[in-house]
Amino acid sequence: MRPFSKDFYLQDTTSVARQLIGATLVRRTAKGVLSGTIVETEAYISRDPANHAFRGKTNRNRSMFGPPGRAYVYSIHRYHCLNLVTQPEGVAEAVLIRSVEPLEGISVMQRNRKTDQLRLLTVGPGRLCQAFAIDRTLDGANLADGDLVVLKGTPCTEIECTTRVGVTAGKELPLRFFARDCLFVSPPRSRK
DNA sequence: CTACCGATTGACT
DNA sequence: GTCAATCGGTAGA
Repeated sequence: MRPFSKDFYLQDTTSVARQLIGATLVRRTAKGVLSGTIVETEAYISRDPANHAFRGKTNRNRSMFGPPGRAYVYSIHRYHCLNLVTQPEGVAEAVLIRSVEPLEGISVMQRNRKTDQLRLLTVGPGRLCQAFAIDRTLDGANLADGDLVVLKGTPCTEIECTTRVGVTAGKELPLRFFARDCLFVSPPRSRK
């Protein structure tokens, strides 16, 4: 499998969010390689009050304004969340990775998360970052090579679309995508 | 400097 | 279903 091209991340952000279902997230750490299949994403677009960049550039969201195909990692409460930056430099849009299905390195993920329950390992944006040891040091990382990589997988054909989870603004926008009938998708598993 | 708050999670009724 | 722990980012004085 190969990483996505820069052009992939220049497509419409909702389209990128949809196409990322089925892709593979790979994290290389000192303890070994961790990987999983992306099964749930959310798009954050320009005219979107839930977007961290809605009110302009700050130190925290700067990588959203940078080139496409990089990571935007932010912290919330005591967790981190991983986004993939889309659109040309200067346009702040991104795709939040909400859940993956574990592939490699499950024992390391279990140690990182302090649980052996498979579903609690990587379901939810904060949990998956903890399992994959993703924090602000990976903010701005190039997703085509390095310690955090996104590879083309087998595109998923059974994709559902709903409103996003947890947002207080822009809650009516249908910008959440997930693999139908997948067990590794966070709670609001259906609805339109 | 202080005050407020969330793209979350885990514990609990 | 409800609720609060917890903390960096942000805005405002």
